[in-house]
Amino acid sequence: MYNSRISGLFLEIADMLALDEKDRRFEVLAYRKAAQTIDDLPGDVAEIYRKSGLPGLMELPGVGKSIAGAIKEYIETGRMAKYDELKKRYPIDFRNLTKIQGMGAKRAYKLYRTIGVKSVEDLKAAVERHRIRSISGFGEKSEAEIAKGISQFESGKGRMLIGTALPEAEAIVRKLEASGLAGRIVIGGSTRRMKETVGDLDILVTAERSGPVMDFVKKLDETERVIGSGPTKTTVLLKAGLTCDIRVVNDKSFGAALQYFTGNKDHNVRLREIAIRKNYKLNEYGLFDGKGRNIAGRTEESVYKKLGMDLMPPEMRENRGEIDLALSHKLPKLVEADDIKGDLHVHTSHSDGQNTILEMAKAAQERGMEYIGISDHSKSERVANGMDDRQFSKHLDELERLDSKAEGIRILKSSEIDILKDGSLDLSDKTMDRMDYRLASVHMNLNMTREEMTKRIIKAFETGYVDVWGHPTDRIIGIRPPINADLDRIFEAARENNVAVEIDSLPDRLDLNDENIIKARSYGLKFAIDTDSHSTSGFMMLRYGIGTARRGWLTKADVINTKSYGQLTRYFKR
DNA sequence: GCCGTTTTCGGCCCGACTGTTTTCAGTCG
Repeated sequence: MYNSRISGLFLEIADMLALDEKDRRFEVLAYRKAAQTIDDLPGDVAEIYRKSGLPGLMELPGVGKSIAGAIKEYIETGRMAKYDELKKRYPIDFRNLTKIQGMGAKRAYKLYRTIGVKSVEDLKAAVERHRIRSISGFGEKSEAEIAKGISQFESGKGRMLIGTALPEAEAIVRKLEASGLAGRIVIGGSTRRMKETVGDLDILVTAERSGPVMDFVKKLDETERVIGSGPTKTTVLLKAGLTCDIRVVNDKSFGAALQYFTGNKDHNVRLREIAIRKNYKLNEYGLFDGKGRNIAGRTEESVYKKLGMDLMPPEMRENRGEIDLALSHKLPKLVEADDIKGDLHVHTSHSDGQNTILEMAKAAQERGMEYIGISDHSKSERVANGMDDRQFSKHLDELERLDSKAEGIRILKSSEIDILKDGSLDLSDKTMDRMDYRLASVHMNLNMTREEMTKRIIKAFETGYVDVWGHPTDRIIGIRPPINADLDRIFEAARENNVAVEIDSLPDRLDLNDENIIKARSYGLKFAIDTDSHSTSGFMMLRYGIGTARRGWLTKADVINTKSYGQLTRYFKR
């Protein structure tokens, strides 16, 4: 995978260009934008080059002739002349140094010129010997700030799972609500967009007086220390390890501010460009006409409307084409949590779950579900107490008995069947024939070659027994990379064999992810949004799967477990 | 360096906070 290496080089090039005496702001911007584009690619940039050459690269947004040339050069030679040349002039580890809070390229360069700091280790040594404070432009406070930044950097706390970040933000919102100091309190930022990981929290508040709100936040139990504080914005580091920005705005600006602090950067840039074209100006305080009069801003809807757009869900605001849809009034109606009629991936005490079948069914029913698919593990999952054919025979009897007994909820017979190393399934046809549907997942032998893994999964689909492909890429965010397989070929095979793909709601899985959902949907595939619950509390995770599905622009019609019990069983029998 | 329903040249998003300044540069989002 070349993406992160190449985007890293571009970011460093941007940093180094920014140090030039000449004003090269826009060149810097161009490299940053290209880096972002490459970082966001769902596949390998080298793959694009191999398939479509330079023209293919130049189709990427922000990539023109010269940057495409640099990408090609790096893929073919492993070097990038422009980078090497700049690096000779600036032999500094910008990549890591600029990850430290308060350190940008310019400060890093100044420290290099004055006291020869090249790396984070050098910087740490300089801080310890108090050599920073005497440099002009720096002082004791800067030195202390950098010291904190270094320890933060070393603790390695980067982005946090949405499943950790959202509850953290909600806890703060609840406290603010109870304080009575604020009017409206809303979570913004990537948390509101339900991105799988979150770098920091943004909480937007309306209040008559901001001072008391800021004081309240600084003194919260959750607050480790205060990073900065002014009349409109306070930044605190939370004990949970991420920073939290609290912004106070007045009611008139609330919608504009919420819009501003929700859209990702590219989305917001495009919105402002559209505003400029209409001779307006858009900022977090509102939308203003040529004479500086406020023409919108109280609600998000008013801002989008004045720009000629429909209001779109936060999960879509990533500049992936949603703006054009909003302009042409063609936004899709995205799937919602209430649309989900049942969960098709549930474990019980019959394999590695903690609760009985009935307990799980009851919990699902309490959450308004119409049916539940019990999908305990097959025999190869020994650590998870997987069952063999003989055990399944009794288990399926039991499921039938409970289904006829249970009131208010239907119980579907299934299993999470292992896709074995050779692509065969872990249970006999006879056992699988008795089930209402079959969920199949890869759990073991994850380190196969791309070709082997691709064939393995396609072969499983071709048995004709797979109805849902469970947690498709097997990634664990921050721990285990996705399997190496050709998803295009697999999606093709899924379509041929009527296999729906799962969106597993576990916060460290969220698998498929948003990008791959978009890809799978382009193949015409259907989806199942499941919780992979191992206890009754597991159903709480559904919202993360829903958020991910919405980030992939899925509608109710794309998701099979929005169907009623009758529709779904007919769908599986077809 | 990139890009085009104003344009192949002349633009390129915008504001808050901090520290060290005495009017602002650097960083961040």
